[in-house]
Amino acid sequence: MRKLLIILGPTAVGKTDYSIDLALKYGSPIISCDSRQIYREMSIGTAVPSAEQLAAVKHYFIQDHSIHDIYTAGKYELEAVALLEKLFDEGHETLVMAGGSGFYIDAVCNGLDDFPPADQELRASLMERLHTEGVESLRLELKFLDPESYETIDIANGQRVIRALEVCLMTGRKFSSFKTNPLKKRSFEIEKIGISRPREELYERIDRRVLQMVDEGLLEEARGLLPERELPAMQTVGYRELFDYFDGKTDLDKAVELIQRNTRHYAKRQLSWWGRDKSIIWKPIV
RNA sequence: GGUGCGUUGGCCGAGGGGCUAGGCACAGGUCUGCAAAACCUGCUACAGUGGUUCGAUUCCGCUACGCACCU
Repeated sequence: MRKLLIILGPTAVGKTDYSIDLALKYGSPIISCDSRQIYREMSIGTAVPSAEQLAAVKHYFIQDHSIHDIYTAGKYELEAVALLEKLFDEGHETLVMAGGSGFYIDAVCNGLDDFPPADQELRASLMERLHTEGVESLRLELKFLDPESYETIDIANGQRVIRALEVCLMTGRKFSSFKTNPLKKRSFEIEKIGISRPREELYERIDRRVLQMVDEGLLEEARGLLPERELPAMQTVGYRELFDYFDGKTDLDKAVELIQRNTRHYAKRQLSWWGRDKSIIWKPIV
């Protein structure tokens, strides 16, 4: 009976400790599902597990990709599912996955439709147009190429418009025609456990953790990544605020406050993402 | 004690006799290959009290508080 146990929850709830205990109990490695801890160039700001924690349990998808290679939920689905199959085949009955990237988790659980991956050149040129011409122009083109998508996607969201448009342009097919809501069959059973805490407590932990990151040297880490600030992977809470500080746009106290606030916002969005997933079993943590 | 100025929602902040500024926070939400991203929605306040007026947060008086100056 192959079973995938997914430990999820907002940032800073305490997933790492919880999942390590669970992994040890089942003799499972931990398959991380975190869109930022996957990058080797960041560690303090992404709250990667400590050396001891990594030594205690084998972790996958922790700092094994580079910010220079664009990573996506689609790639994660491919890599993670392949890894899971392999580990199950090797004899694991229960595997533990843990992370906070809802989109990535869903990609593993339900699968994405077979859209073509983004073509970076096309993506870049569309981004350029978004900045010069504005969304309206792209919207109109989408309305012409794929009226269905125009009606259903979030037209105010430039990123969404670009994605739909790029698929149309790349394939000559409508973006909407790819959508079949796959719910791919996986060879294993899935159980999702959500770790929860009272909002107030969660926010306190977040604020405290940010201060701790600064003590641990977040500034130096961010300064070293300043040249890479334009990379998609560097659009990460904890770094962009510091980049502004290095630019002299804010003072340090303000930057730290913003990191705390933006992390709280992030946590709230995570909660909102999982709010509609009725299959999650929520467990309050103490 | 006197004179002048000010008092706007959790915070910042514009305005001004009838037409709910805006921003931030906060709350809720969207999400099919950038997702720690991007985007959407909600939040009707003008210190208190009399008066003028058809109608006052906006005008006038008084009270309270704050600031400045004078004695």
